[in-house]
Amino acid sequence: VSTIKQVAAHAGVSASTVSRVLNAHANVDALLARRVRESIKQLEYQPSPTARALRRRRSHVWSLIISDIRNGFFGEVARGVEDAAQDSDLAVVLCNTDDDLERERAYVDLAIAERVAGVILSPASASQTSVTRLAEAGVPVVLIDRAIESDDVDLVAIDNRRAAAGAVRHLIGEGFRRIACIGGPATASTARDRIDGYREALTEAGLPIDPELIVLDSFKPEGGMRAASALLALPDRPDALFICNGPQCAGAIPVIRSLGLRVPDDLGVVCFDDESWAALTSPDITTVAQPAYEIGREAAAILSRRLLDSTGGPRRTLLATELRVRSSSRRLTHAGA
Amino acid sequence: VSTIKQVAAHAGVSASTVSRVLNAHANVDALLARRVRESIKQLEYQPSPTARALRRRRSHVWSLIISDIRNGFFGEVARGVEDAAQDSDLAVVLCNTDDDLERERAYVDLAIAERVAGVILSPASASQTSVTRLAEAGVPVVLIDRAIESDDVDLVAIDNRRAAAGAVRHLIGEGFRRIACIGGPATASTARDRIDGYREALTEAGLPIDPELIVLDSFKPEGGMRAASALLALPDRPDALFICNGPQCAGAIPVIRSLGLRVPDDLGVVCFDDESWAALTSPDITTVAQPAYEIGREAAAILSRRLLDSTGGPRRTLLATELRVRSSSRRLTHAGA
DNA sequence: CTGTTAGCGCATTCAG
DNA sequence: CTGAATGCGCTAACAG
Repeated sequence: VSTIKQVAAHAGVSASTVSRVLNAHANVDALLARRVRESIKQLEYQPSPTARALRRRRSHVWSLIISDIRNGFFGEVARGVEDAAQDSDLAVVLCNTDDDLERERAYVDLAIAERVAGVILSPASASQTSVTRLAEAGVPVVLIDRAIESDDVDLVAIDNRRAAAGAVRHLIGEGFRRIACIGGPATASTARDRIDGYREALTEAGLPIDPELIVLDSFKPEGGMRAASALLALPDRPDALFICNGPQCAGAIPVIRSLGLRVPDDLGVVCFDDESWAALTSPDITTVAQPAYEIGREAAAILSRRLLDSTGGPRRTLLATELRVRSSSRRLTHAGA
Repeated sequence: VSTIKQVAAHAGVSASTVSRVLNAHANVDALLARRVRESIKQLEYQPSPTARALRRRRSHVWSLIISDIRNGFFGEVARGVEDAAQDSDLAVVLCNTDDDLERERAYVDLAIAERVAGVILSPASASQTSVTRLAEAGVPVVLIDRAIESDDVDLVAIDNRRAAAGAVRHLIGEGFRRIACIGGPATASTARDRIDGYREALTEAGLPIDPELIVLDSFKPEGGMRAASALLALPDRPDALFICNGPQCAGAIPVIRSLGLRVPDDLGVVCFDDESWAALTSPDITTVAQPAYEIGREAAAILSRRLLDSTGGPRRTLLATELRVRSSSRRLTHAGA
């Protein structure tokens, strides 16, 4: 709780000199530097991030703008971001939008007003985006998880279409034929891409695409519950469910149970996001595992690089996913397995 | 991205006047005030939080210092804190310590250097605490989840001893007799209190306390895995497990499964924290539900009040828990149930 | 290589 | 009731 002036006085130098040793600004006499460092230690001096931010016109925080930290996926992401931030002596401010465009906009405006060092954003909508506002204000942004229509911004995500197609192909390979899809809100790019992948796999296998079997709802447990209820009440019931995110899956499971359906015999299940509990249910659930922690960490790394060198075009970084096959989708006896 | 000066110029007044209308500083001519507000809107002016913080010697952020955001409990807490922060136009910076005292201390020092408006802290240790540093620096603190030895600080938590005793009493009531306890690190107050509750319930029922049946390990899945492995390999195996947190339980389940133990017939299970998946396993798991979101929200509310009025002694706020009885502990057929 | 000067954007004295 | 002056703590010119 001492200031740079006090340190300067204590060391018998000017504040500028202290500032110079603090910022490793070469050209400081070794002896003086040592004296300054000594004083810093004795006075337990810590530079004020606030004053620095005002002077440098750039604060030492990153904004992490996501829909909901309670979603296990974003918990992992947040941890990845924070671990990286800590290495760069940055703080992370957490912003939950619930995919509400108003809240997203408010947080973006705050980030601009605060002149944050960077924003890591999972945009609620691919079309109505606040990214341009950030660009205009000169605030570096990295998108995570979801893309937007304009592609002049860094992105760290996975290949959603491909991962979804792989999951559905797996279901087809296990003999499921009437595969339904529980999707997310049409505004999110991930929701669209995953459904595209679902369609692609069906088409590829010569299976019909029945619009009745595609139900969109929110990416939350309630959404999964509603969608599953609707799908499983169909006269011609699907024989498998491809669920587009983890929370939705958590909402769908009780519905499946309450109907007394046996998984995978009556109903195959595969879902996105390998949440920690997916292996704990019975039967355990086949999932598309995303490297959530790495997504956060990589987004942070890109942001750090942008701070040092803002040149270079936007980069799309797609990390690998993994289909974790478990009992909920395994219907064939695999010889030798 | 305009400054108070520009607004002042635009409205034809001085910066002081703009500042006054901004801070609702009575005694401003109604006409001028209107003109100023008009200019603010036109210029899309947003005051710089940084400059304000420097001048007011208090920033507009809260530090939320917890062990790991990936723990579902803290995800809920964080959401509660943030929702409350938003109502007060505050930002929340997220700090994960992994219960490492060094990291906790570093984050506390940062909070002090930043002159944050308040700290919400789940202390890694009850004895070696950084709370005194915060108090000395005049930064308001509210403890959540865990207490510390000195009791002159606000706390929002639950009655851990009582909740634990209730859970164990329930197991006893279901006919379990050799109940083991998987506990957390001895430094955490919650770990101690829950074990005390466990002991209390056993004693009360006239059951012996076998030290062999109490295993402490980290509050993470690995901890639960190790502890469960050790306990279930005992010659005289326990007939029930009381597990002291959610992640530990997630780690213990695979161990139970791999040993082929039937729950609850061979082994009863009750755990702390009603994580979202506890109802999705089979059998579903009896839990002690904590009002995590409310804990965060209430801590934030207390912090807000402290900012307005720092007088008044420390308050301990204990919120209610609920034992959610599910199949993992139900062994008796309950007539009429 | 070092000290002095100035100003980041704002809120608060103090005069008027 | 309003404006001018001052300084929060720091860094970046600028002289020396």
